[in-house]
This record gives sequence, structure tokens and C-alpha cells, in this order.
Amino acid sequence: MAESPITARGKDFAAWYQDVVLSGDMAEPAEIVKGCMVIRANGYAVWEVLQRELDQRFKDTGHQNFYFPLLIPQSFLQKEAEHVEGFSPELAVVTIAGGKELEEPYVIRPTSETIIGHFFAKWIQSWRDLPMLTNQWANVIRWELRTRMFLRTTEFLWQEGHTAHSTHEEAIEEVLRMLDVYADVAENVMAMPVIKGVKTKSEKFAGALRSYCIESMMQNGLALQAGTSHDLGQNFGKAFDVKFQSKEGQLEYVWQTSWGVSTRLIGGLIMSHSDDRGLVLPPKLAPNKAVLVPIYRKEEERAPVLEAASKIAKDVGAKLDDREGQSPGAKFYHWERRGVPIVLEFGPRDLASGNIILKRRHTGLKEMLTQAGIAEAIPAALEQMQTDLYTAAKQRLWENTVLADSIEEVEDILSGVTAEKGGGKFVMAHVKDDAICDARMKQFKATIRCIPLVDEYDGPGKCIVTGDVVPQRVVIAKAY
RNA sequence: CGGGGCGUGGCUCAGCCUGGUAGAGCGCCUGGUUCGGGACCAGGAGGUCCAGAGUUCAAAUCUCUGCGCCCCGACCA
Repeated sequence: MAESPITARGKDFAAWYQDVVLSGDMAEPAEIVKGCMVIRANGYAVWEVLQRELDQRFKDTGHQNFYFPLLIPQSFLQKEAEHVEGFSPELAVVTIAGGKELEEPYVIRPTSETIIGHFFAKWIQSWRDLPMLTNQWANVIRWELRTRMFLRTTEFLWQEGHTAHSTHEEAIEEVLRMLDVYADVAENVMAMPVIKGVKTKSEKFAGALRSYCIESMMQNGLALQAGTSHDLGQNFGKAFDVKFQSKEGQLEYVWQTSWGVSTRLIGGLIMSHSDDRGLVLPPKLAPNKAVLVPIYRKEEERAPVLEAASKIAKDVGAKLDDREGQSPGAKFYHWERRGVPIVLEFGPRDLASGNIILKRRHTGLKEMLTQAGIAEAIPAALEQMQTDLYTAAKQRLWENTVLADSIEEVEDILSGVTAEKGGGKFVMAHVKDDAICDARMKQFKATIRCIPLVDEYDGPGKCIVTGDVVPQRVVIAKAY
């Protein structure tokens, strides 16, 4: 046994997740730095693919990348009352630098609304400067009490888009446009079905008027917020005096948005598709889409097999695993744990017959193909796999979504659900957007995940907590 | 911050109760035989036993203090 076995999902989902992350060469705990992780080669390669997909879409929608400082004057955070209240418990603060106590401490950015607000104020004067459409790829630090690799770590990587507009309508359009971008990447690249919705007032971003989100369901039935997009209104505009002169000559505060996704997406990806044999990556995100493992018994078979294998690998764009001293079996396990969608086996028998074996990661099935047909078979198999993964995840979401019409019913459905044991559901119920209702859900450790943008159920009904009539059902679940 | 666990070659851990100067498996290096789902043989390298203090002729082991990490709950992308 080359590496430790993977805990079965059914036995302990949280342990399974850790095992998959570690054995898939995705990340490991930073060990000497509390709550942080090292993103390893395979994990970072996946992040790079995600970055590429997202960044292209940001550019396509008119955004430009910037980079703002990691350190933010502490007083900046305090300029927006709700914002400071929301973030102060999570801040890391630099008080000494260059051997001297600082007159004003810096916080390490937990998010950049404030410092960007400062620069927007400097850059924006006229309606002609709007909209200002920026994005930055960065790391942030939020001091967390409870960390899990990718899902919540003290430091994480993300992108944060920040925009300023002349009207609220235009800002709202932007917020929804970027939410759609996130949903598109989640569903069509990551094969993760999502529900687009609005956060309740108590769950929204500190400082926003409204927060929109995409919520997805993990294999244990827990919800994961995969992305957020905020309508900041004029809150930060007022706090940082970001004003512009309108066409009519009036001085007005800008309307801002911010939106972000993080390396948490990778955690969601893992918990959506992987299995008891390790990581499963959707083809569109896989750094290596296919790997060819050559097989030879005798020394005289080595050269001809390797020569032919190398040619096939080159023709079909597969990585050739020609490492010496590792048996083919060890190589199969190696790539399986790392989520490679397709593994090709090629040995002396195939050399003689003109065939080749193709194995699909997600089904575990092997099939024999002709070498001539392999160049076409691979793209087809990858496409099929992408579809299969999405369909399976969508199916799971449907099967684990239930309706409830009383608070007791909701509590009953979600009682005993944990990250380890699983059994989670999305419970659709009528609940009012009121702090009392959010608090009631917390009593059994669930949250209102969102109010879906599209009501797929029965319209208005009575709130199961307050009895007031509300427009539609909301998603209630236990979450990461 | 509460509860639990842990800290010993690169990794997983045994040894600790009952002190006597450090071991196993895996990995690594060299050579050979292997190779269609985790190969085998032989030889070899590698350790301030988390840190500090104490007890003792003698501490990985006993006592105290500190540090760190992981897991489970309360805050959160």
C-alpha cells in the first residue's frame, strides 16, 4: 500500500473529505500556521483553470483587473457602521512595523470595499467616469475559529469585483449579471447545479443593501454558498464620499456592487463529485484530462511499447506516465486518486492487436477501442463525463429537496444532520425575511440559505414562524 | 473560548503505565529481478524523541510550565 486508504463517505463524510483532499494532492494543512493550508500542485492547477474561466468572463463583461494593498488603515473599516461590526471579530491587525509601534494600525484585508472606496473617491468625478468596473485577484485573511481545507481557512484566495454606477438600476443589473456569471461557471464548468437566490437581511454581507448568492448541495446534503454578489447601494459611497457630477450637473453618490468567489469553490467541487476511490474532476476543470499508462513485461517489450505509447499520447493530448520503477497498478491508483477523467492502458497485447484500453474515472468502466478511434473517443468520453456529473448532481439535489409546512416538520427533517453523518436536505418552506425567523432556524443549527430568484413551487403562503403571508418558499438547510 | 486527541527518522505510529541511552511498517538511495489494478530480494542513508525547567546516578518515559497542530461545538466566503 503506497498511501493511506480513503475513509468511506458513508462512514464519516468529513474524514472522507480530508482524505480526498490529501490523497488527491490538492492541499494539506499548513501545520505551523494555524488555520491555514498549503494548496498543492493539483489543487492549484484546478484553481488556475477556474481563474481562467472566470477571468475571461469578467473581461467579456467589461471589467479590468486591478490590485489594491493587502494592508488597510484600521480607520477605513470603521467608516461604515455595519461593515465594521460584521468584520471586526475576524480581523488580523498589524500594530508594529519596522520595529516601531504604528500610529495607526493596519488591518490585513478581510475584503476590500473600504480601500477601494477610498480610491474610487479619488478617481470618480463625472458621470463619464462611470461605470467603473474593477476586479482583483487576491488573498484575504479572516480569523476563523473553525477551519476546514478549502471551505474555510484563515487565509484564502479569491477574486473580488468592485464596481460603481450612476444609478441603482444599473448597479442591480451588474449584481445580477455577475451572479449569472457565477452560476454559469458553477453549472457549465464545474458541473455543480446551483440555486440563485437572495440572502435574508441577517445573512447578508455587512454593509450591503442586499446580497445575492448561489447555493449548492454537497453529497452529504449540506448547503454550500458558492458565490455572492452584493448590491451595496450608496453605503460605501457615502462612507468614502464617492461622488460624481451627473449629466444634469448634480453631485450624487455612486451606487456600488461587489461580488466574489473563492478557493472554497474547490471544496464544493470535491464534495460534489468525488467518490470513495478519491477525487473526481469534471473534464473541463481537470489539469490532465487523460493519462496514458504504458505496460510491458519483458525488457524487449519496453522500447516498442514506449515508442508507440508516446506517439499515441502525443496524438490524443494525453500525459504519458513513463516513470520507471512503478508498476502499472500503482500508476492507476495514483491517477485515480488525483481525479484524472480518463486513463488509457497500453501494453504488448495492444501493440499487437492495434487496440487500447480506455477507463473512465467516474464510472470505473473500461472499454477496448482501436487506436485509430481513440482520438475521437476521448473528446466524446470527456463530454459525456461532464454531462453525467452534472446530471447526477442535479438528480441528487432534486431527490434531497423536500417541502415542509410547519416549523416542527423542518426541525424533524434536519435533526441529526451533521457534516460527518450527512443526510442533509434542502427544505422548502414559507418563511418571512425577519430576524426572528433566522433566529428560530438557528435553534436547530439550520439557516435560511436563500430566497430563490425563481419560485419553482406554489407561490405565496403563511410563514411557518410568524404566520404572516409571504410571497414564496425559501431554502432552509444545514450548511458549511 | 469550551470539550477531546496528538506532538518520537520524510509519513503513520509503537515504546511511556513499571526510567537503563530508540524501534516497526511505509517512503527514500544503490543494485538486480519484475510490470494488464498498489511487485519482490539484497544492501544502505536518515532521529536536538515539540520547547524549557525540575526529580534522578540515569528521562522519549515521572512532575511542572509553555508552545503548536488536528478533530468536535459557539462566529463566518
